[in-house]
Amino acid sequence: MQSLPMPRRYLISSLLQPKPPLKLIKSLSHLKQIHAQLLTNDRLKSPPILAQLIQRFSSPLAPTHAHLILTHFHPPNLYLFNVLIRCTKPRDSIHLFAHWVSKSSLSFDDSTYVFVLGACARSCTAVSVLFEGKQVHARVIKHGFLSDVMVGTTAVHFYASNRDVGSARRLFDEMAVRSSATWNAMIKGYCSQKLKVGEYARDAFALFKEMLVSDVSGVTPTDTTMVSVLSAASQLGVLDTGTCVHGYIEKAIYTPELDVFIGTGLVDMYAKCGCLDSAMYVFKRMKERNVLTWTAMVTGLAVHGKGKQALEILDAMEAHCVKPNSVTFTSLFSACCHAGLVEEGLCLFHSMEREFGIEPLIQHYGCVVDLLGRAGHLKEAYSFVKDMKVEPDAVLWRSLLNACKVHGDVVMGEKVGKILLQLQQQTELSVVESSDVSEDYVALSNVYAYAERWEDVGMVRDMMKIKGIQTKPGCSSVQSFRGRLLDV
DNA sequence: ATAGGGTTAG
Repeated sequence: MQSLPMPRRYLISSLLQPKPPLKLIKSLSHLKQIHAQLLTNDRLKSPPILAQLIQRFSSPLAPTHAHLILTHFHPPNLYLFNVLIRCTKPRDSIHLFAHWVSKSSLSFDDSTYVFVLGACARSCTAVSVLFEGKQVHARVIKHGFLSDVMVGTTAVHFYASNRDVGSARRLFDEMAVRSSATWNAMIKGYCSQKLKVGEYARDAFALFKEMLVSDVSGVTPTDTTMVSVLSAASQLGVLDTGTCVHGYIEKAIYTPELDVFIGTGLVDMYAKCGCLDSAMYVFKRMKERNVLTWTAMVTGLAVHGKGKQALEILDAMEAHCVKPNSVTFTSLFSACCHAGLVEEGLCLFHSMEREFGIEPLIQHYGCVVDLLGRAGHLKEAYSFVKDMKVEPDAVLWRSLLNACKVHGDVVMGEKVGKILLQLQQQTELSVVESSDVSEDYVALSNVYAYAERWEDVGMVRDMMKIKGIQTKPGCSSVQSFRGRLLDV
């Protein structure tokens, strides 16, 4: 067994201090050793000290260790159980909770439900835990914890992050007492539906207005509210509303310096609403900027076709010691794409992995394919796809198909179009919320139309009729050109 | 002695 990095006495005494130093425990073996020491010392075998240990541990605790710790207490200790639920990975906490529900030797409290529902909200990325969360919600009702504001708020957050906006709102409306955080959870829920961007942005505004006129004491918009509302304005492309929100922030939420979160939200809002000058002005005024702030600025430059300026940001970031992340590169590629900087984009793709140590994800490959395709390098784009380390997705094929159409390559267009339709048939049954189903059929039909192969056009259109696929009308989210014109 | 909410993306 390896020796402890610190003498035992020093370590335990520092744990007993009112404010133990942060990041005291670095590795799992270190944690185990301390745990062993505590177990041999009866005086120190207390839940608060173990809780400190667990919370000072830098990474989520493995479920087996969580279990081990819990079984040392007879009867089981609720406080420690809650801390463990908080300090394991979301999915592990859900399992841990389910296990102890079946043992029925603990009667849970409000904190337990806050942590479990919070875990259900956080683990929504890959596979939905809507079913598990609903069961927790049922228990909450059964045991009378729904009247607790924090439990209710977390439940709203849970439904919204699992894409069930309707249930989130129903719960929100039923709550007798709501805090600012409750309103924030619902407003945020409307703004962060990644699969349906902008679809609930108007609901977010409506709820924000209700919040403003709410006469419940203590319920006022906070910085969190404002970040969400800015995001809603940005999604809708409503510059004048966004500007009003900015005014409200300056007036109501006074801070001597622009907060990094709100500042980033403002940069994003102005850039997406077509007002790049204002975005730059806010950006320059900010004292503290993080990766997200810089990335928002890159995105702003990218959508305005300022490719060279966007690339310069990468150097500026280095000068400010801010490391770009995966998303920053997506924005940088997008900037290259919009400005037709093919060489620069390819060069960036290689340096991303070599210099910055960021592994390319599907969206990065997608950007490069888009970049090559738009510039007319269709063969290169196709062979690039064939050499990829990950499976190409529909978005990637779609951009290649579009490039084929633009550059009149019917042969490759037909090939890619068929791959797309095949891919769609595979996902049709499993993914309910697939993006515009009609797009791929229309795109393939356009490829045939370009080649004047009318029989094939008819075939695709017939397929659409049989499958009952309807085309969607196009729309623009930018409210008016007024702001843009004033800028020029 | 334990708490809920935040910005970036093809």
